Amino acid sequence: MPSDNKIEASTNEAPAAPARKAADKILGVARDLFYREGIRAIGVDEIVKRAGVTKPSLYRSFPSKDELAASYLRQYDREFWERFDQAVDAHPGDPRAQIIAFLTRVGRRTQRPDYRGCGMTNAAVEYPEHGHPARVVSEANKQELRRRLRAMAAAMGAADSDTLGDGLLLLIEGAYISGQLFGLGGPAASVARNADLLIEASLKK
Amino acid sequence: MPSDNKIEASTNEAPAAPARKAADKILGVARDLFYREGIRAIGVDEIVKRAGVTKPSLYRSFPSKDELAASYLRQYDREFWERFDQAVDAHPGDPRAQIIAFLTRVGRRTQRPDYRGCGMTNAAVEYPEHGHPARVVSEANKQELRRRLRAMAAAMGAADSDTLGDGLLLLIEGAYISGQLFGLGGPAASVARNADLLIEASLKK
DNA sequence: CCATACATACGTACCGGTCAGTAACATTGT
DNA sequence: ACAATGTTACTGACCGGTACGTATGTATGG
Repeated sequence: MPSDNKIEASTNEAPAAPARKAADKILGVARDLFYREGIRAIGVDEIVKRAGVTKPSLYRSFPSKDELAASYLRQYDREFWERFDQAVDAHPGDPRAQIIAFLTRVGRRTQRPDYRGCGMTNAAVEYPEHGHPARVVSEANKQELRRRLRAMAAAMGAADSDTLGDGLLLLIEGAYISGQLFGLGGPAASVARNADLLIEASLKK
Repeated sequence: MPSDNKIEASTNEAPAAPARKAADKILGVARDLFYREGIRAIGVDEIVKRAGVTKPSLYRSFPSKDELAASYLRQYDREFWERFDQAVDAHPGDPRAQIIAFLTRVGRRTQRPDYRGCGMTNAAVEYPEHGHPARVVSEANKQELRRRLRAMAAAMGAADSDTLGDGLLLLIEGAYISGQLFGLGGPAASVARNADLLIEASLKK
């Protein structure tokens, strides 16, 4: 939140130039490695090596590895809400259909062979310490997700909307984890169907 | 599974003796630190220091840190099934009550201030690489849990028992993760209620 | 038109500390 | 005696992070 790691050039030309700045390359490689292998498992040396840059370049753009991880998660957060809002926008005024659309996509993503769960969730597991830069981003994302799910449950007319919203969150987090634990054919594939059942039960009476 | 790291003494005397063997002290400390801080976050030096032993003692009882982590998880696995079977035994012949009893306890545990999720799940997140000793133990535990949940769902008479069993697993994993993400007052507190709703919806029709 | 000056971006080489793991030997208790 | 443990010191690799010098483009002043 405090600092942007990339300053856009004032002379905006060459819009599709492949010659990215060092910070971009670093963040791109870090994003890939952090997600696939875990943040603690990847050293800065490997990041700069794969990005084709040197270590001082990393520390000129990012104050620390922890902050680089936080930057990765902030980008993850933006892309997450893009996907979420896509599902919401596809069914205006129908929160139940919005949820199911989102969970159908989640269920499909969890069945991909390279699926490694939610970057946010994984980071929180890797860094249990309160106040860690990476954890702060993750917790904020999850708090907001909970808020929106509860609001959508209320919009559906659920009697106990907070319980339904929390139940949906449990199913989502369960899908993230089960997706990476079981791989193809795992329980995560049924997340949309189970969410639909849970909604059905929560709306009746 | 292949090797026991502790050989029980043949001369079984002094049942409550506090003078534990080095391997026991190491495993006890490792269990505590691995669970609270994460396996990757804890070095062997810190383990031996806190256990009051020396590094060669660790490597005389455990072939590697990875195997020590696997031993910790095997112990975790045993204690997990003890808790699970306690809930099962409390309600013989009533799988629905068994599940709810287990989840009520899970929901309560997730609200403890030092709750750090499921050691199995966390280890799988920390070690995505297939075949890692710690991951092997975790995956076996989760596979067995899935098998039992599906069997219990079938015993309840659910039409689509596999989906219900998987839905319960998603809720459980979601509770583990949410418990450590949100802390007190988080969504995990509602896991038993949501499971009951999901079961209700799955049995109707 | 050219030289100086400056900011930006990058590389080489290095820091002290910690990582998992081991060799060789001394000490203890039974 | 013997088996378990402790002691000390060490390895090579890697950790996150930095001091310091260098290239390059651009803007300005003469």
